[in-house]
Amino acid sequence: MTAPKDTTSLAERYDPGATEAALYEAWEKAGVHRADATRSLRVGGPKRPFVMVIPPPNVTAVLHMGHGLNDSVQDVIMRWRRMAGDEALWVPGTDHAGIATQNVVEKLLAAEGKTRFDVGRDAFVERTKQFVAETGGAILRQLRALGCSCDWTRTAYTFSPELSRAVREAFVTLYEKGLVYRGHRVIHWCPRCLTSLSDEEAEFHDESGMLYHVRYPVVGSADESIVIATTRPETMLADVAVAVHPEDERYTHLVGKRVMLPIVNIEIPVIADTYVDREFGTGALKITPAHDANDFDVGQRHGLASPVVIDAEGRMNPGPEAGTRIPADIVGLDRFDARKRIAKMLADSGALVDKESRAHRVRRCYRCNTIVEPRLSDQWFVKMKPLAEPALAAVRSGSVRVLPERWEAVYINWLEGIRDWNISRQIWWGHRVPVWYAADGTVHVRRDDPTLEEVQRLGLRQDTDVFDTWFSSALWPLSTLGWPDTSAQDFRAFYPTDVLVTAPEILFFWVARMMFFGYAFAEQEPFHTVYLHGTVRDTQHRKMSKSLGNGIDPLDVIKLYGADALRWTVIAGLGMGTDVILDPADLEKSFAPGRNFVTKLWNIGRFLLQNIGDTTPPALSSIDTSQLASADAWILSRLDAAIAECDAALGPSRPESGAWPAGERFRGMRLDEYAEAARRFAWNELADWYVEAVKPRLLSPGNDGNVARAVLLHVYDHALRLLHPIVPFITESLWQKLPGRPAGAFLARAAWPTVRGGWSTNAREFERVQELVAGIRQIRGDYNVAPSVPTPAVLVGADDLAGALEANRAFVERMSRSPVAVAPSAPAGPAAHVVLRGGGELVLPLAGIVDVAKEQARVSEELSSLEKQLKSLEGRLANTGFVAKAPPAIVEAERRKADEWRARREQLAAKHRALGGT
RNA sequence: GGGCGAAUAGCUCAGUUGGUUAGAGCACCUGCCUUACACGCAGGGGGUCGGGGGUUCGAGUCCCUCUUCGCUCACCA
Repeated sequence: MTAPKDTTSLAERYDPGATEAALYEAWEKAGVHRADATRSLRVGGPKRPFVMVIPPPNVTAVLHMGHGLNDSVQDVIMRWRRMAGDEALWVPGTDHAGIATQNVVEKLLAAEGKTRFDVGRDAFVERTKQFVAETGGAILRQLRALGCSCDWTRTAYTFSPELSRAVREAFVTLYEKGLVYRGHRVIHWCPRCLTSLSDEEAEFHDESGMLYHVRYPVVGSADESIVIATTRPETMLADVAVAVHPEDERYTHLVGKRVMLPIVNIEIPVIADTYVDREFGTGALKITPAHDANDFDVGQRHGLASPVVIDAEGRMNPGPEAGTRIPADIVGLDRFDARKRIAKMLADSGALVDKESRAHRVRRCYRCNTIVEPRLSDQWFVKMKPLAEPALAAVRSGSVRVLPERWEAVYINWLEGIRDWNISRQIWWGHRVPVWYAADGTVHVRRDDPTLEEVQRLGLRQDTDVFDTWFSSALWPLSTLGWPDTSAQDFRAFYPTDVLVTAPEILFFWVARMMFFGYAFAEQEPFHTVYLHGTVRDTQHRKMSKSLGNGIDPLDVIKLYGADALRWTVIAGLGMGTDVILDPADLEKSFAPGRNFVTKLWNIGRFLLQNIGDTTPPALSSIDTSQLASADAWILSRLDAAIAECDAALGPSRPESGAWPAGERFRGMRLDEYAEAARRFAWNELADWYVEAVKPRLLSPGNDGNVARAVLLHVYDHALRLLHPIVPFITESLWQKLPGRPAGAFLARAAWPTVRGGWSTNAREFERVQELVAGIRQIRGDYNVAPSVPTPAVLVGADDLAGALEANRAFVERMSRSPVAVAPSAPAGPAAHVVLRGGGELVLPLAGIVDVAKEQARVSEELSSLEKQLKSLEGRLANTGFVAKAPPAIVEAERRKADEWRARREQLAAKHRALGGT
């Protein structure tokens, strides 16, 4: 009986479920992810700060694959920079999500048969607060399951007292600078949420609708009339004019006259305005100032009234200036029912000339999908043009870059045409607008709440509106670091931040506005890099969503495959700016590759621990390079290559001189390339070749075994380092078990590998050995040689390999399952030949192994294929244009290749003859 | 309607300033339980680079055009 396994051995299978949560706890307990402001170079510390702020998920949110992707990307970058020696800070937090959260609580109330108006504002806000306190932030716990290395001691919330102070400071400062104003105009209104929306929150949807052509008779003329076209006939009740283009000859004689508004039966003027497009429809346009933003502008220009006929809930009810415009049987009707009714009335009266189906665009509420209604109201607006200027200049000059590159154009395009931002919302959940109206009509905009005494003395009433939730999100990089207290240690140590990672959907909602506020309040860009990743979609390329039921729950994936597998899949599959396609119906297909890779790492670890045990091998630095076997030199040089590739793929972490130089601007952040380079090293080089090469040496006592152990430990350790940012759990867990780890050391804080160099000469020998093995395997595969049949291969004309073969014979024969001999010339009889790239030939006699006729056919085929290619190559070389114009190095390479192919042709021809061919 | 992007193996994607016989992962086929790993090992098949035209000694790569998708902005009622 052998002794029981020692403590250094690993279980047969890695169990992520049993490992991940405990490991995360250990990280958190040790403060591995905590940033220390005093260590920042900006406040005299030793380390360069590297900071990211999380796109705050809605406080009511639960983790979905979109977060899985977004937060995995951020964590990869954070862990990389932390290992690379930066003082790394990742600020987590949540967004109070005004309308979204209010809608959730309203639904809860609805289940009790109540509306928010039944409970009243204060009680409703109280209830929402309580709801958030009880259920909010679940997603923050879920981020831990993903492995996110956030600094939880700095968790922020957009509606916390601290951040609310920032919101108020921001608004008042903008007000003082004249950048915020109260405007009376037509805005987007959601009749279900009962609030205004910004332009961005009212999303376009292509839909089909009816275009109604309605005749408006000219007053005082028996036969003349103007026909207008509208998709929204219900709004005609609020028409105040018909507009035509001033140079439209069809109508010039009617300008100044009056037409009769059907149904309402009042007279309205015909006016001329260049806004009207002569080419569209009949060239005449009805003007409804209260229910169309453009008509409102026209009305303003012409001094027209703005009667209101649709109320806040989208019903036909008279508002200001409406008088008796709404027929009695229409009053109180929903706007869409009214549309049908009015269409019928127009048809009955003969005023309806025509109606046609038409594709048009309808704006819907981004929160509840209700068709928004243009509505005349008083709102707070932020003047965007002056704020946008520095944000535009920043991207143009390269002090801020947007990846992928094409989004920069989109960003610039939007900022150039930017319009003022409606920031007030008529909901209850959010930061109350800090404006008080006094009895005497004065307006008080203030940072602090008025005292009770002031309220009574001045008769103050606070504005009932709250801010757009994006107004507070726009302050996120500032407010989470302590602004408006610019002397706050975090603010001085960590602002501006570095990289902002998010989805393109919120480029305008959020990213651009953070830029505006960064410059407006801190005179500095909030980050130097905006990385926009793709969207998680299903195999039909539909966005994953709850309503479509095509989602994947990341927690299910974590439970079944582990967080590392999930992270691996999204990172390895994430090309720059491309979408991540996952199959909700087949988790195995999507996540098995990640799990398999994790298992591979685990098994290399098992092998290593079984062979090294708990005796710490000598440090690599203590070993003279002359003692390294060729396999050692090779794997060490491959490690250097892998490090260089990973670094190149990850790219520059920051611009070194304020702005991105042209050559670096769009470099880096190729996370998929980084993942692939690290995977290839660990799997295809370390596991497939080095581990095999090192096996016999580990068993043999003496110095060489120790060298092998030292190298194996070194390269495995560094493979784990390279992979840690992507698969943090498995790598940390294995790294902890390696011999020689000081107590309390964490891979999460270990140094990122650097290229060391100096191994190459010896490494070449091992590459030749690999060629040899591959050659024999290929032949055995080609001829389907059974494992039990030996194939004694002969090496011809490769003197340099003779020595290498002697040094690695056991390895070569085990890997290729074939004895190998060195001979000065090829043996007689039928044989398979493999030309070695590094020179020489591998010859494998086939007598008794394979059908000679078959081999003859194979050689014949290879010969003709080679001749075809050679002919094309020789044609090119005979082309005077090519020889004269192509770069000499390329011509020379082609000539050498042609020589090689001719030699190969001779070999093949000789072989063909030897096999009895003609 | 304006702007931008994409179309390469069955799928998801690479392919650097034009230059070897266009690559990878997954899937597929064949053979292997080789003492870390069958969640594995070895080998293999598969692409007229969306269609057409042009520039060039040479085009997946540059230009024009068509088709099909996607993103984004927009005040044609």
